[in-house]
Amino acid sequence: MRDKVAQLVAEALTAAVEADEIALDPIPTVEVERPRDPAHGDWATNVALKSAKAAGMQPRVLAEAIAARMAAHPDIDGTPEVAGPGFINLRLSPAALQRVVTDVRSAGAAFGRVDLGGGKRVQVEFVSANPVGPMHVGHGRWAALGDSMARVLEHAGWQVQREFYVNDSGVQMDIFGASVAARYLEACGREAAFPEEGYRGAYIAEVAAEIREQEGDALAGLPLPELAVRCRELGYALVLENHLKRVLHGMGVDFDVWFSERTLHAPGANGGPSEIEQAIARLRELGHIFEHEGAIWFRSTGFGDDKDRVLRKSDGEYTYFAADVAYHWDKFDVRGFDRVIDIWGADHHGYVARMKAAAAALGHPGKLDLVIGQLVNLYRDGEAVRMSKRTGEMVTFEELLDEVGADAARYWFLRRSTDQQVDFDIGVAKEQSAENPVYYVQYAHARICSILRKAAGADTADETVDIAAVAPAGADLSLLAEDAELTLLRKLAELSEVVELAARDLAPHKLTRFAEDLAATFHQFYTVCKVVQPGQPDLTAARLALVDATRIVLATTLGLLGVSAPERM
RNA sequence: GCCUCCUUAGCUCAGAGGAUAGAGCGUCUGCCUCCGGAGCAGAAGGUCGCAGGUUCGAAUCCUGCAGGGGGCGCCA
Repeated sequence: MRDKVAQLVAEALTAAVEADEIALDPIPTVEVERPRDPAHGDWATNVALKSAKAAGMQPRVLAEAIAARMAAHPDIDGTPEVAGPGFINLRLSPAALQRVVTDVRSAGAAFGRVDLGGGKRVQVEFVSANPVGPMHVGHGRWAALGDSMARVLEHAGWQVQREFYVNDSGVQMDIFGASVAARYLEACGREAAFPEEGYRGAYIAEVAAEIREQEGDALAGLPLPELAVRCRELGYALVLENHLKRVLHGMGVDFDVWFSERTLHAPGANGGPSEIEQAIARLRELGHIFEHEGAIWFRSTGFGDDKDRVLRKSDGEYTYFAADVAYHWDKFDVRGFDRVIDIWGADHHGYVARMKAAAAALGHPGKLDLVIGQLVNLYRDGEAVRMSKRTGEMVTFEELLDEVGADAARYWFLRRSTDQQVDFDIGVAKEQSAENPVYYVQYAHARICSILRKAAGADTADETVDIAAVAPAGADLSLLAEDAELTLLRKLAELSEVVELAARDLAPHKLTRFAEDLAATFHQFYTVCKVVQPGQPDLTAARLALVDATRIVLATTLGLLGVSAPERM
């Protein structure tokens, strides 16, 4: 619709230029926008304001000249109006709005799709927690964010892959193994010195207990270093399979690929170079590597970083950054993604410049987006909940999910823009349902389903009805002429624009905004327009179709957020 | 020291270079013989942190300053 309107204006502008009424060369691109104030119509263009200087005309005079050349069109109501400093305002005809009902109902869940991605492959990598303990609340936010972003990108025409990078290499894994080993020995009733730097959280003991359940006391006789390795590997598998995958799945987040950091360190096929070595070799080939004081450096300052970065330390160890470079080399050069989006916690923002530099150096400038997810501050009834991984005093994300539910948790995380810290009050998210917007939106959906059940002749709310089949096709939609009905139609039509913006800005929170707007618009319609009216079958049919279209758009929007759309609540 | 995010109504926050800056909560006033009141309508509430700049037009872009959150210095 937006493009169609812009084109109509552009044609008028061209016609006016050709008739020598306006002197403009080149003819500018016409952009239309939605006016903030509905009194200014459905679409407005500022082309006259922008071009006034080049044309040597007063903005309003120029706008009048364009408006006068606008051809009549069945989708446009009346004549364009010139307003304010020189805007041209256009109003959609009721027929164009009423058609939205048919569009929505025939497209179903595909309504609102746009083609920004052109089918190109994008990878979204998110959560990527160390497999050494339970997910914390921040991980939960990034899970909601990444998954919703993936859903939005799919709706915007991208081919999306969700990936979890498992940091299963490095000293934190060894510390984890030693900590679990100590707890395991304790569980077997053996003397065990707890490692000084060990993880003290209660979950370590739980992991150890699970291992003991699997293996009995059989491991207790192993030499300590060997036991630590066994515990590391067994504990890793438990955390990954029984915790991370289970919790994420429980909130509706399923990854396509779990990428192990170890594969980057491992020798290649036939004992060839590891991916880290290959990636460094590639950078060397491209001339971005130098050696200094026994270390191998990447000249990241050539790509906007503020200092050069070490890839291999003088002791021969590769840095964490080297693995990250290899990982992204794998994403771009091995797996060939057209675009990669990484969601990192705010504690990693210092790595943005060097990572972007690495992607650019490898020949993929502009293909890497780094989204920094800000932290979550947890409160319970107004009081801050303190958390520390080392002392083990923390609320895990799983506990939060159990307490407030996946829908409320996801919605609450997504409601804030990504670069805002979230203050999450468990009490508010769970108890004060009137204050909780997720229920407001879900309630609108449930209410529609209730209307449809009623229309289908169900006597009680418990009766099962095929909701989608209630509203008949072929209703006379021209009966939808009340202000509240037209306003609702306008809102439904906005979905594709919201998807476009959310995809472009990687900002799912725009969808929560829209969901709340749409729910409010529906509730307003509901109080003004009675849907089921036995004496007026034609009007009832038209309104049922409208209500059904609203149901579809609400469900689709909630679906993009990963939140359920309940038929009753 | 450097980086980064934030600063908009009493509170929590939206805001796509445009027209009279919006929503929710809170406060106040109304609306159920009627499809779900987890709802609706109305009122009050603002020097968009401060100062410059760019622009026909700035909450929005640029620079500086102030205040607050988080982070960084061949650690993982």
